[in-house]
Amino acid sequence: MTDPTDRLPPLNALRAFEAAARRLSFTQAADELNVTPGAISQQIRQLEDYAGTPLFKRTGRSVLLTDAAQASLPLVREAFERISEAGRIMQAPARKGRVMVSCAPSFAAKWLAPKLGEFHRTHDGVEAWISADMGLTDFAMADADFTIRYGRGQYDGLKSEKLLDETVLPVCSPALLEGPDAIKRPEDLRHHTLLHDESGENDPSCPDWTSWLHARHVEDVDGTRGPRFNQAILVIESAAAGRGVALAKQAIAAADLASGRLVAPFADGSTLIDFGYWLVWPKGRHLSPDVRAFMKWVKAEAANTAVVGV
Amino acid sequence: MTDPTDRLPPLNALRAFEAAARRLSFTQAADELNVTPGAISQQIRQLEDYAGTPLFKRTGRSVLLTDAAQASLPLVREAFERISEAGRIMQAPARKGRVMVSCAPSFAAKWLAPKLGEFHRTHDGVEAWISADMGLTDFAMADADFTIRYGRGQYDGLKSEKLLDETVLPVCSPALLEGPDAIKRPEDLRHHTLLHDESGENDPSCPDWTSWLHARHVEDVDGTRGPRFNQAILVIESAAAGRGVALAKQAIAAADLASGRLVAPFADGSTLIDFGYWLVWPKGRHLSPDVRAFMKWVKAEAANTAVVGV
DNA sequence: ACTCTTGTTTAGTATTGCTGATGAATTAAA
DNA sequence: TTTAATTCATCAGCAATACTAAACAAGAGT
Repeated sequence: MTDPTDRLPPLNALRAFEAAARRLSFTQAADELNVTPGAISQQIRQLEDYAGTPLFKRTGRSVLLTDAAQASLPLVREAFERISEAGRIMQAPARKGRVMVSCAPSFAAKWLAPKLGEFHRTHDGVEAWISADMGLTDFAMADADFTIRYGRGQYDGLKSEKLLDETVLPVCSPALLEGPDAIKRPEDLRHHTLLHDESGENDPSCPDWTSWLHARHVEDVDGTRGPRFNQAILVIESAAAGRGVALAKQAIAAADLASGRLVAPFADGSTLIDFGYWLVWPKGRHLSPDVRAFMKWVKAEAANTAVVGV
Repeated sequence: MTDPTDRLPPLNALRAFEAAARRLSFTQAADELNVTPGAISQQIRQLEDYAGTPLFKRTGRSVLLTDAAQASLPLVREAFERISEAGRIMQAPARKGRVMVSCAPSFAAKWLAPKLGEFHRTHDGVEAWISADMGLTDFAMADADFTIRYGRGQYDGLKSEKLLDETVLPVCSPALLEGPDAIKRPEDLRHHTLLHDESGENDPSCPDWTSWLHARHVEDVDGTRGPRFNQAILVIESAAAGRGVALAKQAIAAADLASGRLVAPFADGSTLIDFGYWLVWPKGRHLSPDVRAFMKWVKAEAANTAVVGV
């Protein structure tokens, strides 16, 4: 009875059911599972035969859940969550000594990757695999032990822990501080190209050039002109190349500021924003000792840079 | 990540794994799943390929769980419990108006079945399916909404509720109360066949003829002679046929005592025993309104007979 | 050493699952 | 209203998976 000897529903059909129920679409479910819609249709029908009752109301265009489906779905979901987690645990011995992190691309390149050597030095026998993923689709996460995300830290069924705050400030190549158009005060920006970082677009607290200039009562500089980039690292690299002045994320720029490849022309230019960097992982996930060690190390590094950097 | 898009382990292989892990035997797992041991072996190997690590330590004779298996097993179990329950819920609409009860055979025949007409009369549109099962294997339970078990009411992962106490007392055909060997006192039993019920064998509190006679200081009657039956109902029917005097379970004999087909020759003959009848069902199980109604009715009936019967 | 039990392996077979084409039903646009 | 697009259903054929049967290997018990 509690025993799986029970006439269990066909397991693979349950996968199709779960996907179709989540998406409310056979086509999308098919897409997700990399099969044709026909396959989904057949699997669902098989499950309906088992149930003895329909699970979806077919309304021509889209598809709705019946009560039976509605009622059983949460349990099916929980079951798959556990199976997924069980799978990871089984694989744990094979993954020993390996920490896999999915990370926002710019942060991975400019903050995390440069520090990895240090981690490897202090944690012998543990290697870190970094995967720079944009969308942070479930898929990208699938193989990672945890992710580092840029955002507000509130995620659906996930646990998260603040890693680092982010601030925004103007940066440019040191070359721009010299010569006839040397940047001394905000007004001097009128002679230079403004580089725009649109990667923080959905953060209302993140200033763009227009609002930054406005806050400093600089009226005669058009804050809208200049090229736009959808990745923080692109703005940084453009600025470092001397292309212009970027309103850049501190965490991403920090290494280049420290090395002198970039400079911050204004003393009071930086603004703390709402978004930050977060360690994120699924709620029920078992974190191995190696993973915990890596997390601890990252947090320590973050605490360091937070003091030194700003 | 929480998403089943994760590279899930092969689901059918998980079933084999769960069974093999529970039994610590591929052969028994094969038996349970109605396949050959070879099939189990292959499924396990497939899962080990997925895990990248062995799940069993093969020690020639038997098999042991590795750490990876040990660690993931609880989650796999929980997953299957949920899947099993989800399956039932899916089937609920198809089962509407039907309550399936698995019941100890004698109790089913002599106590439950005769009262079912009354239930059907008062609960229109709900039909009860009774399955009389001995072993109460998980398999028998598989399709039942709940079971009625005879025992002490303590079951592994199951919930239970006391239905009825049981008492044991001598009964016989009314014919034996007449004639030259009429039974008036315990001593008179010497002239009659003693019928033995061995169905309560593993209940130490349940008296047999020897202990019953001993308690009444009847020394010259051999309590060991006479036929033995492994089912309460067989003893009752033998007694009703005039074969002899049975030390019978009250609940099973009650209807025949009420109708006069059986009589209790001694006023003080009955002994309350530890075992009783219990409603039992799996912990996480969702009980439908129909099932709840049936349970309520059975308990009411039990409360009735408890008063009238003893 | 012999036997019994249990897991493994392999080739062949059965079952299950998927595709790709076609059809029907519904919605949205022309 | 027609037309086009989208979505699910169905079916025959093919592919992948799961299972069997039989022969093998390796303890454990006699």
